[in-house]
Amino acid sequence: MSSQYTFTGQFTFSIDSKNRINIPAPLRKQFLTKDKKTFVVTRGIDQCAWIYPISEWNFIQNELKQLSSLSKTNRIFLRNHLRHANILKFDSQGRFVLPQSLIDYSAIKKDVTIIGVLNKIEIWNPNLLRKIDQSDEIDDQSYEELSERVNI
Amino acid sequence: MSSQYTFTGQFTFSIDSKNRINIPAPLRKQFLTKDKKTFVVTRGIDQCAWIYPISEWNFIQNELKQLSSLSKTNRIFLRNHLRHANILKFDSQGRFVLPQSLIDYSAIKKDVTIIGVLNKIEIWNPNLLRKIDQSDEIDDQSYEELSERVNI
DNA sequence: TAACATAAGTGGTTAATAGTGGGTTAATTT
DNA sequence: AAATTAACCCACTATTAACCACTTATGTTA
Repeated sequence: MSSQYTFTGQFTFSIDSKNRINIPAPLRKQFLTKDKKTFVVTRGIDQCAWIYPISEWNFIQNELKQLSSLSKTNRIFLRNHLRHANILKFDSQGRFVLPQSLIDYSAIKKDVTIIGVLNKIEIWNPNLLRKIDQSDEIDDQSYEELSERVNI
Repeated sequence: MSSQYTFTGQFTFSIDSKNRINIPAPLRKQFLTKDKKTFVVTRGIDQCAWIYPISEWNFIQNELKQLSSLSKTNRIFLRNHLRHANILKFDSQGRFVLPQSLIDYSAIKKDVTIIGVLNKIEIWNPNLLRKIDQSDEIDDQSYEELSERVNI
């Protein structure tokens, strides 16, 4: 079964004095009632926070269970992915408080850029995202490889 | 499954003070009822905005879902493709508001040229389109290559 | 071809929603 | 018990979306 979520778009909001972040309405409205406003925030692979609706997260967890802990890479990957995962809900105004550890990890100050990336939502420090945007150009070779797998 | 849309033609309209653009009636009338006036606007590869009817976009999205976020190339590619994608509907007069980020990207001022290109619609600054028109001539060699793939 | 009818493009107003800020009370933690 | 954190509530403002209205085309019919 593939994802039921298709987040897209980019939004720039601010984090308030109580470390609350508003989930943009277009993304929030996609949340299925079965998920009961519940989601998981965790470390992204890049320097940002990732948000998965809880049903997505459960799906990912099942994938992760396939990985044997005999492999060192697997152990490290699993540890880093799971130990920073927080299960949260957003409040009646559609906000949630971002845990301090993730604020630190993502180097978030006042403003945050929130982007939809299919089955997850990413929370960025706008400056970091801009930097990545410029430095992480995809080289032609990679595009060639991609083109063999995705036809768009 | 191939596209159900075959947009053609060129139209010059204006964008109003509230950043609304009218979709030309001949294009709008092609929209299938199942798409419920819903579409996606995103960055074109050239300096313009692209519009896909939602069913067309879903097709693209399903391709993108095949890509794992464990690959760095994939992450960059997905992020940059999805974050500029806005899901919109046109209003009862057949208009939609073009997001500011896309107005900036396409350098749109007062007038816009709207052209149909098979399964998508392109929104241009008329001056840019004219400039590209002159500079981006297709050379004979490229035409030869094209001829081997498309029979028209 | 003139008159009419319909549709298309454009403009503005109003009402609803979204984003943000803060306060109060309940629950934890130290 | 004090202090911190979390849940809940209320409120203000700006933006957005829905609605209404007018003008210019387009096309049809007498």
